[in-house]
Amino acid sequence: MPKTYDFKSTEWRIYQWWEEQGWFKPEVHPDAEPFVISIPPPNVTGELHLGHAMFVALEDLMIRYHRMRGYAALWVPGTDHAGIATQLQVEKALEAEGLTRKDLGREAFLKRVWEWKEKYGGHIVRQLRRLGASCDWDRERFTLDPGLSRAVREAFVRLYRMGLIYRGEYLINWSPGLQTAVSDLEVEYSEEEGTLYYFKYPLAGKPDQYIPVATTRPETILGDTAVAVHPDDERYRHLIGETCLVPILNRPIPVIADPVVDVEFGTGALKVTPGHDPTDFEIGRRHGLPIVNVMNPDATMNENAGPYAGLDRFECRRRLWEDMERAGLTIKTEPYPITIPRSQRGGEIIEPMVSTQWFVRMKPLAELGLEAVRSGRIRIIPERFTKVYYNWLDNIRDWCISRQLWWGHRIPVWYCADCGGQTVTMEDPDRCAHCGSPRIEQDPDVLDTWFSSALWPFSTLGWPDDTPDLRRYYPTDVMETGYDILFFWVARMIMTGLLFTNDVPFHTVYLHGLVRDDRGRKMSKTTGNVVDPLWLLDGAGPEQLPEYVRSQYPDGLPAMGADALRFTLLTGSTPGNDMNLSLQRVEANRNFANKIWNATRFVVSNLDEGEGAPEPVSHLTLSERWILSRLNNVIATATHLIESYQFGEAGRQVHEFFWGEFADWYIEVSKIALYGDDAEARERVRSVLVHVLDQSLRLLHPYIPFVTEEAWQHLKEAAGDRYPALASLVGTTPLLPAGFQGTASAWGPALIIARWPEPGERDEEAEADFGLLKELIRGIRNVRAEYRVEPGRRIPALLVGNAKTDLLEAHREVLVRLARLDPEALTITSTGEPDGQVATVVVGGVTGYLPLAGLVDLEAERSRLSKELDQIVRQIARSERLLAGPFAERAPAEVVQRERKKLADLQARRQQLEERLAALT
RNA sequence: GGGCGGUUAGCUCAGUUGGUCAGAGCGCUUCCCUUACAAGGAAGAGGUCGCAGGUUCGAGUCCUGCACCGCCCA
Repeated sequence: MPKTYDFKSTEWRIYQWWEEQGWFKPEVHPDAEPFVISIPPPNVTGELHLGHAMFVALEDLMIRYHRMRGYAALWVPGTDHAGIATQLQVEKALEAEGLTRKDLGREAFLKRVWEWKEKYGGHIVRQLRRLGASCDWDRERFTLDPGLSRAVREAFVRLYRMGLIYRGEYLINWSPGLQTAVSDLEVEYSEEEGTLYYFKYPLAGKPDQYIPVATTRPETILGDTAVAVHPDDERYRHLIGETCLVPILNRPIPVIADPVVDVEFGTGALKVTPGHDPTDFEIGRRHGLPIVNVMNPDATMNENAGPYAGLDRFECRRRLWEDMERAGLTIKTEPYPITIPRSQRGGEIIEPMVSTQWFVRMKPLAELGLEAVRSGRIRIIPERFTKVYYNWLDNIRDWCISRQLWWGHRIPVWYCADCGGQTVTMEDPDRCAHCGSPRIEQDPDVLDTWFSSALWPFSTLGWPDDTPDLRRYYPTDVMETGYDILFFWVARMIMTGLLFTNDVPFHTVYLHGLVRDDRGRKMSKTTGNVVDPLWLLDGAGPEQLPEYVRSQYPDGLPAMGADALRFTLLTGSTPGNDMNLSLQRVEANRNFANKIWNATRFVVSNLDEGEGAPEPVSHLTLSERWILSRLNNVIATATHLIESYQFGEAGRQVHEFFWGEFADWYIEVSKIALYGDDAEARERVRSVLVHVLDQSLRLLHPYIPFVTEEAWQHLKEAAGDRYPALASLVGTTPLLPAGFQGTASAWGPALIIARWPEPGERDEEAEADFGLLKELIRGIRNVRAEYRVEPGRRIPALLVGNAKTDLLEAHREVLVRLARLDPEALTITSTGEPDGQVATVVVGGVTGYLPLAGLVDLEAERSRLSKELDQIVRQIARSERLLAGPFAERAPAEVVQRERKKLADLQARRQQLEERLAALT
C-alpha cells in the first residue's frame, strides 16, 4: 500500500467497480424491505455546485447506511428539464448566430434544445457520480422522458376533469425579459429606494377641483379605471360617485368607495389600476371595473397608453410625469422606500399584468397536504419547518402553471375554432370533443417545470402505470432537499402524491441549509465567492481560482477528494441551518482520509507475518477489552444518532473514536505485542486490530465511502480467512455481540454491501482502568515536556500504585512504551517514598515519581504542584458546597452518587499532592 | 407587520429528553522527520456559551424581555 492515499486515482476506479457489480441496485437485497429516496433532480444542463454536493452527501449517507443494514436501498436518480433556464441557454447560443427562436420556429428550435441537452446533459450526472452517489442509474429518469411526460399528461387531465385546473384572465407576474408568466414563488421582493409621486386627479366638469393621489408607478396612471377612497374618509366622502379624468388621456373614470383604502397612505386616495396591480385587481373585481392593460409583453407601452405607446415602461414614467408637470397636474415627489418585485432568475423587474393563463386550484390540494403533516403521516426535519409549511398552505394562492415557452410539457388542451370548446384528453385528439369539428388547435404554452417535478417520486417509478417498481418502491421513504424549495417542490409533491396515488410520497422530509462562503455570504458569481466542488475534489491551479480562494491558497488548491468534501458537509452542518464552508476544514478531513489509510496500512502490514490460521483467542487483555468496549459504545451511539437523523453528530463521534482512541491509543499499545515474542498475544492483537478496523470502516463508510472501501479491500486481502479468532470468545465475554461469527466469516465482496455493525456490551471496568493508565501516561508526558526531557530519553520512575498496583504491574510495558520509561529503572510498588530530586505525577490513587537528576528544580516543582493543588482545592470546595446544599436531596441519586465519587477522587488527589508538597519542604 | 434562525475559543462550527458540555478542526506556543501516517506525533495556551431577568437543587441547554445579524411570509 502506498504511503499516501491517492484520491484521484482511487475514487473513479472504485466507483466504476461498484457500479459494474450492480451494488447500487436495490436487487442486492431482493427480498428485503425497501428504503427509497428520489433524488432532487438537478437541472439537466446545469453545473455542479455545493448544494448538489450537500444533497449527495446526505442522501448517499442514508442510502449506504440502509443498504448496509440490509434494506433494498434504492436511490432513484434523474434530472429535470428546467424550462426557463435551458431555453435561455439555447436562445443565448442562437443569439451568437444572430438567430432567435422565432426565426427557427417551434419544431426546429426544440430540435436544437434536445441537441443541446444531449451535448451538455451528461455533465451534471457525471459529476454526481464523481461525488460518489450510489444511485441506481438503470432507473435514471428525465422529466421529459416519454413515461414522465405521460404522467404529466395524466395528472393534467385528471386535475382538469376534477375541476382543479382552470383557465382564466387574471393578474399574474409577467417577466418582460423572458416574456412569460412566472409563479408567485418565482418572484422575490426587494426593498429599494423609490419615489412617491403626488399628483392631481381632476374632476370631470369641475376643472378647478381635483383629488390628490400618490403613486410609486406613474406609468400605470394610464391604465387607471377608478379612483378609490375610504367610505368613511371625511375628506373625500362627498366625491364618491363623481367622475375623474385620467391625466393626459382624459379618459373618464369613477370615484368609488372601498374599505381597503388606507387613509394613512399618501393622500388617502388611491388610483385603481386593475390591469397592473394585485390589490387594484381585487378592487376592480369587487366594483366591476374594466381592466385596461397598457403594456406589451416586453414591457413597452401599448396603444392604450395613447401618446406613450411604444415607449419603455420607465421611459414612459419619465415622459408622462414631465407632461403632467407641464399640465399643472403634479403636486410633489418625495423619496420613498418601495418593494420591488424582481425575477428570481436574473433580477429583472417583474410586471404585474393581466393575462390569460392556466391555474391549479390549490385550496383543496392544500387541505390534503396539511392533513398529511398534521396527522404525523409525514414528518419534517427540523421540526420548526412544519410551521412554515402550515403557514404557506393556509394562505395558499392558485398556482399559475402555464409558461409562454417552448421547452417543456405542452399544455394538453385543444381549442375549437368552431364552438370554442376545450378538448382535454390523454391521447392527442383530432377533433373537438364537443362539436366534433376538426378545426382544433393545441394551446401553444408549456407547463411550469415544477408541475412535472411535483410528480417526481411516483412518475419516476412508473406512475400512472401500475408497474412492479411503483408497487414495490412507492411510497418512498425520505425526501431530502434544501429548505429553499419546501414550497416549490416538497409541498407540491405531497399534494399531488396524496391526490393521485392516495398515499404520502414519503414519510420524512429532511431539509438541509444553504452552503455559504466562510464568511456567511451567499455564493454568487457577482460576489466572486463561488467555490466549485470540482476544485476541491481534483485540485485547481491558482489561475483557475477567483481571488476569494486564491488569497487563502496562493499556490492553488490541492486535490482533496470527494470523501473530504462529503465528510465536511456532513459533520459541519445541522438540519435546516445554513453552513459556512471553510476550505481549511475540507483539508482537515482530507487528512482524516489519509489517517484512515495509514491506520489501515499499519494493520495490514502487521498481518503479513501471520502463518496459517491463528489459534482461537482464549482471553482478552485490558487494552483489548477497552478498545472493544469503546467500539461498542461508538457503534451504539452512531447507530442511534443516525436513526434519529443526527448525521453530523454521529460522524463526529466515529471520527473521534477512530482517531482519538483507536489510532492514538490502541494502535500504539498494540505495538508492544506485535513487536514482542509472545505468539499468542501477537495473534490476539492482530485479531482485535482487524476486528476494530473492520468495524470502524463500516461505520465510516456512509460518510467517507471511497477511502473506506479501498482500505477495507486491502484489509480483507491481508486478513483473508485467518481472523475468525475472536469468535471463540462469544459467550465468554459480552463485549462481542451474540451472533458474532468472527471477522473473517463476515467478509463479503465489498464494504459497500457489508453489514452494519452490531454493538456488544460495554466493559465499564476496563474503561475505567485503561482510562487510569491513559491519565498516568499523559501526566508523565506532561512532566517530561515541562522539564524539557529529550523526547528520546528513557527516564526512571517510581510508581506507587496503592490499590491499583496490580493494574500497573500488569501493564509495565504499556507504561514503558507510551511514557518512554526506562524498563530497567521502573519500580512499581504499593507504597513507597522516593529519594532525591523528583517530579511528581498524581492521578486517581496513583502517584508517580520521576527522578530527573539535574532537571528538577525543587522550587519549580513546588510551584507546579501548588498550582495543581490550588485547582483541586477549588474544585473540592465547589463539590462540597454542592453536596452540602439541597442538591443532595433533590437531585437524582445517580447524579449525587457521581458527584460523591468525583469528590472522593479529588480528595484523594489532594492528599497525595499535600503529602508530596510536605516532603518537598 | 407576522414567523423563524443565528449570536459558544482568534477563525469555521458541534453540543435533541436541563446534571463530566464547556467541545472539534484550523490557527497559535513548545518539542519531535520515534519502524502506519510531518496530510503526522507529544505537551500546552485560549471561552463569565450576545445582554438582562426568571424557573430549578442545578441552565449554552427551559421561560420572558432586549440588542445585533440573517432568512421566510405578507
